[in-house]
Amino acid sequence: MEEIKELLKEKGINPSIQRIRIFKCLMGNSDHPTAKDIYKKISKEIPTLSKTTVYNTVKLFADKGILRTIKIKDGEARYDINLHLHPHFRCKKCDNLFDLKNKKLMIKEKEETEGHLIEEKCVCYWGICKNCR
Amino acid sequence: MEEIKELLKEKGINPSIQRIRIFKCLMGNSDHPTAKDIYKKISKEIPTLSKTTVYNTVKLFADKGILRTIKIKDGEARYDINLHLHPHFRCKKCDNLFDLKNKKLMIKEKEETEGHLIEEKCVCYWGICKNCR
DNA sequence: TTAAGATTTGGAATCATTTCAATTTTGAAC
DNA sequence: GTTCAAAATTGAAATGATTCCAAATCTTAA
Repeated sequence: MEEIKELLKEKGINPSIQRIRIFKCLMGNSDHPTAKDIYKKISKEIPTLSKTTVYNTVKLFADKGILRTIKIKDGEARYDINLHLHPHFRCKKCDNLFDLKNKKLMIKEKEETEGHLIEEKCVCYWGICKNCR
Repeated sequence: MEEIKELLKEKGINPSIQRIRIFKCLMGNSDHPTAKDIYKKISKEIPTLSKTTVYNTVKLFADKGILRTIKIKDGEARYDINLHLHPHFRCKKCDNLFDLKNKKLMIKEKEETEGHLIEEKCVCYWGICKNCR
């Protein structure tokens, strides 16, 4: 609790109750929650919590470099505080998001890795293009 | 024109006028159009064209394995008929989508590649997880 | 020519996310 | 401890890409 407070302060983030709780929620497990997941969980403890606060907070965290937003295919964004770059796998059935340990990034489509069956692979980059620089 | 017709037939797709034109639009250039781009362009020639037809058609093409849907970060999907797996780069300023030639996939964040400045990298997979298999 | 099936159409619905103005909370200065 | 401005939170409304759906149109084979 105090540690989270300090960590947020170090990153230049005012440690409000909502922000601390959201951070804690993201830290706790590696299930990469959606905004809705976070909202559901925390609004039990902070009944006045607003969805907008969840969105504001994850955006702030992303801007300050303490989380990554993961979007694979359609639907909701998922949030990951493990900043160490690693591949992600999303199940088309149960919709869960997994971290992949294999850092080689050479896994091919139609292959099996860490028990999962890969149907599609995507490597993408985001930044400033040669024309806009 | 006739070639496109044949190609679609081979893939088990009924070559309607709309489908042929949409395929042609995707073939023409490597600018990875959005559904809106396709709609704007083709509705000049087929004024009755509906946006739903564009969405139906790209979905059909994707199902039949003749195009890939590219989504990087937020906003609209972009469509690519180059099926050979290759990395994509999206510019956060002009929003254009580029193919990257470098197949090594080892480009790091904060690096420069083919003139573009990489700010974020994402490697993701989609399929059936070990629990759902 | 006709009927069945496939395709197209456009308006309405969906749904995650953003916007925005009002309210509440916080923290520094007095 | 009071006050005030700035920061944070809230919730209702807006946004916007995509999907749904039922009606209209087109195609094809008998």
